[in-house]
Amino acid sequence: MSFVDYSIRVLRSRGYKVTRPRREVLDAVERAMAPVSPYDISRIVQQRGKHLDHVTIYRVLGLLCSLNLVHKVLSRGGFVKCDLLDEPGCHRFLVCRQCGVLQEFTDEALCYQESQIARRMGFHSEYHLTESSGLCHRCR
Amino acid sequence: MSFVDYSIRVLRSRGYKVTRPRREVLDAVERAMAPVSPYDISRIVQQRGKHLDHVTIYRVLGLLCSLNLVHKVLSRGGFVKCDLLDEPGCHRFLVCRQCGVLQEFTDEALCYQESQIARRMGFHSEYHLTESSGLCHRCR
DNA sequence: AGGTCAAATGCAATGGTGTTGCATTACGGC
DNA sequence: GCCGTAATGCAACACCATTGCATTTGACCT
Ligand SMILES: [Mn+2]
Ligand SMILES: [Mn+2]
Ligand SMILES: [Zn+2]
Ligand SMILES: [Zn+2]
Repeated sequence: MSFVDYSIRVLRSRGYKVTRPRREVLDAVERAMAPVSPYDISRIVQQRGKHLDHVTIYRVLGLLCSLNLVHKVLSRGGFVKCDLLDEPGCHRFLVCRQCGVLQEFTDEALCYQESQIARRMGFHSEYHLTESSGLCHRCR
Repeated sequence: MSFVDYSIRVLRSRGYKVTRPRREVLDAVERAMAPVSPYDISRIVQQRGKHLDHVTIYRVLGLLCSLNLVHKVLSRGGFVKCDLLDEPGCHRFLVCRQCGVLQEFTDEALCYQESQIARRMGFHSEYHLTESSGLCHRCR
C-alpha cells in the first residue's frame, strides 16, 4: 500500500477527516526525495494550479507528525514521510549535504548502546534522534 | 583552563579580535546549563546592565559554531558550549525534556557502527549528530 | 602612548517563519 | 440531500534571522 493510502487509512481510523488539503500535503511529501518545508509545499501545490493557505499546511503537517506519518528534519527545516512506521521513539536519518536526499534507518544495537550510555550519565533516555550528514552515492 | 579563556586563545590564534561582545556571549554560554537562544543571551546581557544588538549575537554565535566552540542544539533552537573539543565530526547530546539540562557525550563504537550502516546504505557519512531526549536524574 | 586601518559592531530596514482568532466551508454520518 | 462539527482560509500578528551601510574599536606598528 502506498504511503498516501496508508496515511488516509490512519486518518480515518483515528476519526480525522480526509480532506483535499490533507491529500495534497501527503502527495507532496510522498513524491519528495528530500525534506520539504511548509512553503515548499505551498509552491508545489501552486505549480499544479491549486492553492493551499500556509496556515493549513502547518496544521496538516502538525497533525501528520503527531501521528508519526511524517517527521520534521531539524537540520533542514523540512518534512519527510516516515519510511519505518511503528518506531515511535527512534528517528534516524542520513542526509546528503549536497542534494539533501534523505534515508531513514533504524538499528536495535544503536538504541541499546545509546540507552546504556545515557544510564551511565544519569539520564533516562526515551527518544533517540540522529541526523547524520555526508554524501549519497550519486553525489560522490 | 576555563571555556572562556580557551575560546579566547582560539580566537586570537585564528586572527579574530577579542571584543567585548564576544566575551559577553562566551560568558553567557559558559554559565548556561541548558541551551540558550540568541534572544536569551540578549536578555542575560541586559540583566547585567549592558547591551548587545541581536545581530551581533547572531554573528558571534555563527563564528563560535564555525570554530566548534559552541554547538546549535536543533531540538531546542539554542546554543551550548562544546565540552568535548577536538571531535569535529561527532556531536551527541542528552537533553532533559523537562528542564532542558544538556550533556555532551561521545562514543567511538557508536561512530563506527553508524558509519557502517551508512556505507551499507550507499552513503559516505562525515558528520554524526544525535540528540536524545529523556529525563535527567534530578527530574525523575 | 598615539596613529592607522581593517575587522567588528550597531542600527535600520527587510524578509522569512510560525501562530492565533474568527468567519466560512466541506467532510462524514444519518 | 441535510446537518453538525471539524477543518480550512483569511487577516493580522509575533517572532526569528539576515542584509547593507555608517560608525566604532581592537591589534599592530612606530
Ligand atoms: Mn520514522
Ligand atoms: Mn562538541
Ligand atoms: Zn546527494
Ligand atoms: Zn531535567
